Parts: sequence; C-alpha cells; structure tokens
Amino acid sequence: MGRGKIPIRRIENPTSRQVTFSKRSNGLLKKAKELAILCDAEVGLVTERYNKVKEECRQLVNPTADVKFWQGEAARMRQQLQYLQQSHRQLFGEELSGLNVKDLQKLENQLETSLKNVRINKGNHIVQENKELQKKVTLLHQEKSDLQKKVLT
Amino acid sequence: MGRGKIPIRRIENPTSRQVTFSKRSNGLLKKAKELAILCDAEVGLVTERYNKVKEECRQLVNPTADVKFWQGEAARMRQQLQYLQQSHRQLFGEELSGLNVKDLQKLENQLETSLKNVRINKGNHIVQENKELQKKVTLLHQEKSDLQKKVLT
DNA sequence: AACACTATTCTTAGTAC
DNA sequence: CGTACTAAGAATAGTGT
Repeated sequence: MGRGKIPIRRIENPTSRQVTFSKRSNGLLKKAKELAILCDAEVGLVTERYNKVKEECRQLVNPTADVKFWQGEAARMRQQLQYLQQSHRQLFGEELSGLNVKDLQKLENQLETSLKNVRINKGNHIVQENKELQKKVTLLHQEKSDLQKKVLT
Repeated sequence: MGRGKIPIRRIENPTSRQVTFSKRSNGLLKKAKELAILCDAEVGLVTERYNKVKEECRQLVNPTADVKFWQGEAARMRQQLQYLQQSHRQLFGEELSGLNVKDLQKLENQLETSLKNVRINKGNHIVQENKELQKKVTLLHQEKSDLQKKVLT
C-alpha cells in the first residue's frame, strides 16, 4: 500500500505515527463519506482524538474555559474507561449476558485470533531462548575441554 | 476501484446498494482498526448520536480551584486508561513484546478460559433459541391442522 | 507541518457460485 | 446473506522539498 508493506502494530516513531495518522485519517474519512453517499447510510466516523494531543501545551489563561476543557477530558475518559472495562470483562468471558449469538461469534473469533498471536509469540520466544541456551552449552563445553587440557598437562 | 469506476452518488439499485454497503463497510472497519493499532488512537465507527456530557452544564462556582480538581481527575483516569489499553492490546494479542514466556503462558491460559466461557455461553444461547423455535413450529403445526379441519368441514 | 511524487500494496466493482 | 476471483483503480509508505 506504499513503497513497502508495514506490519499492523503500533508505530513507535512519534513523527511517522503522526504522519500516518494524518494520512490514513483522511483516507478513512473520504471512504466513510463515499459510503454514506453511495449507500444512503448514516455512517459516522469518530476519530476520537489522537492520544498525543497537545493538551499539555495548553496555557492556563482562561480558568473558566479550562474547567470546561478538563471536565470534558474527564468525562471522555470516564466513558472510555467504562467501555474498556466492559470490553475487558467480555474478553475474559465474564459478563456475556448482553451479547447475542452474532456478537458472541465475533468475540470467539477475536479470542481465537488473539490466542493464535500469543502462541506464535510464545513460540518465537522459546525458540530464541533455546538458541541462546544452545550457545551457552557450546561455550561451556569449550571452556570445559580447555580446562581439562590444562589439568592434564 | 474495481472492474470499472463508479460515480460517487446514491446507488439506485437496492441490491447493489446493499452489496456495496456490505463490502465497503468491511473495508472501512478494517482500515479503522488498522489506524487505531498503528497510531494508538481511538478510532470508532458510530451510528448513533454523540451524547452531550452533562457536566458541561454544571455551574462553575470556583473556576480556579475546579481546574486543578478536574486536571487531577483527568490525570488519574488517563493513567487508568493507559493501563487498560495496554492490557487490552495484550488481550488482543497485539503488543506482546514486553512479555516473557511465563507471562505469555498466563495470557494464553486466560484466553483459553475466556474462549471456553464464550463458547459455553454461545451454546446456551443457541440451545435457548432452538427451544423457542421448536415451540413456534409446534404451535404453527397445531394452528395449521386446526385450519385444515375447518376447511374440510 | 503540509504538500508532491510514485512504486507498491490494498480495495473493490463486476461476476459467478 | 456469504465467498472467491480478477482486473481496474485507489490508498499509501517512503522520500524529497
């Protein structure tokens, strides 16, 4: 989709993350609008704020406005927290009463994907650890035989 | 973007409109998800109206003190959010780089348990639905045979 | 930061099942 | 309602300004 393929995982470099956010946001918005027009649908796209907003740079010049700002921030985050906590419980398979069969199927698929990823990752870790242990074994063997030679002389 | 270019205007044919909606919705969802992961942002597709926060209507008594209060609230919740989001990504099997083999094993076990719970729950749902459908079938059979009797007399 | 370029990858319209 | 295929076309990662 560009000069090279990039893996879908958090972009660590803040600059490219910002650039990608900007570019892809535009693309997403365009597609959402198209869908809305093409299919006569109410498609709302909420890019609920990029996490690294420049709120830290905000000056405390207008206390009254700032109260509103921070109240908004608090409210937004409280909502997100509630959503995440709910989602968490569902991911733990704990509070599933509000879900229908289709939702449950989606959740099941998500969990299967997650499980697969975790297993792949674990596998890689173990392979890596094995390699390092193998190196150590080889090294120790070498040292041992060196010492034995010294002892025999 | 396909076998031919289509103009961005309402698709009149209801069938192709539905098909396009389905296809493009999936695409949009995928891209939204990718953006969320890539840029660590909250990207949501919403169909409902955004609820206005009640707290914005709150009367401001002591703006200067309130700023500090709400800043504190926001900071506290931001911390919680970050923790939850991190945990969330791990549950999705997305950001596992910080975990060792033992942690990964724990996560794997958790996901297996969750998956089991979700499957049990889904199974129960389907059984319940089946029972209700069975009832309906029986009832309709009864009504049908009653009607047939009436017709024959 | 915001735009231009472009090779490469991704999406999707049309089609068939 | 899906799913699969394919070619046409769109999006975009990396780069430069």
